[in-house]
Amino acid sequence: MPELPEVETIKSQLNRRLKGGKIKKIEIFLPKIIRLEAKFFINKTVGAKIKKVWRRAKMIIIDLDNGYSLLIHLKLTGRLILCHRLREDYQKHTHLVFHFFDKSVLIFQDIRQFGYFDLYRTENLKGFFQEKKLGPEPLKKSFTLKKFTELLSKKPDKKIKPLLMEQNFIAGIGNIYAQEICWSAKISPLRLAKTLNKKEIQEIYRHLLMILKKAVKQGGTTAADEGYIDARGNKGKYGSQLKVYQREGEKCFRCKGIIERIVLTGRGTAYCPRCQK
DNA sequence: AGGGGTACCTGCGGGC
DNA sequence: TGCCCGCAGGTACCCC
Repeated sequence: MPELPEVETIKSQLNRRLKGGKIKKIEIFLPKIIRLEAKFFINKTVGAKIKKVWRRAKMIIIDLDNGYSLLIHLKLTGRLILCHRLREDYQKHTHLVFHFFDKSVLIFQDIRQFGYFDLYRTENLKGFFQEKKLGPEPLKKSFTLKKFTELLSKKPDKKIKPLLMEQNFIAGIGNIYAQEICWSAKISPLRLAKTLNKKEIQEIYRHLLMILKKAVKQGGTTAADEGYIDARGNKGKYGSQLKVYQREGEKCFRCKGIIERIVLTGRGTAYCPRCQK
């Protein structure tokens, strides 16, 4: 599901509610979502206290007080849901449940089972992220227009929309927001990076920040046919602001042209050929 | 180097 | 009603 704004929303909720909490018990219903031996995983997590929850790219990291960190990726349909107390019927697709000593419960559900849990030494995480060559966090102050321009100049032959989605170009943007950013900046998703002039780069940069910030503020996006919910079970309110995502065949809100759908690097891409140049 | 295909899964809507 | 197809928020891997 989740791109940066959705993961950021979940992370904040988890941090608020779980910080200081001590893990009492873990139930594992689908072992394959844990990327290491279940025994070891349980051994290193049960009894540990949660220091803080943070985010890098689309990953949620839970630092424990024993030198280990949980790394969680929700992929397309993963959900982390907080409950005040144990519920007997976990519903379908519940693969993992954390129980805390204060009786609160954290449930992991995932329809498509692509999401995963991993465990790292906290001190090794930085190195791990460096190895992955993750791009910058777009909402950090250090992600300047100058930096964005430099990054673009290193990928001259890439199409802008798929490029925005590359986690080692910029971290956190996925298929919804990449389309929305292109529409807002009036840039065709097909444009090669090297063809963008200064003004156009500035527009992409500006809208990229605006859209991500606004989406974070609104708790992310739940589009019409999606199942995204945050850790409190709420839908994201940015869904109502979407301009092109899944609007194929409908009229462009800006120029009344017809929104088209193409496929770029295997991903559906909606855009307005009339006003996105 | 960029991009296509495939794989990992389940569920939903549309067409017949 | 039921079946088949394409599609879905992500990413890793192989191949040309």
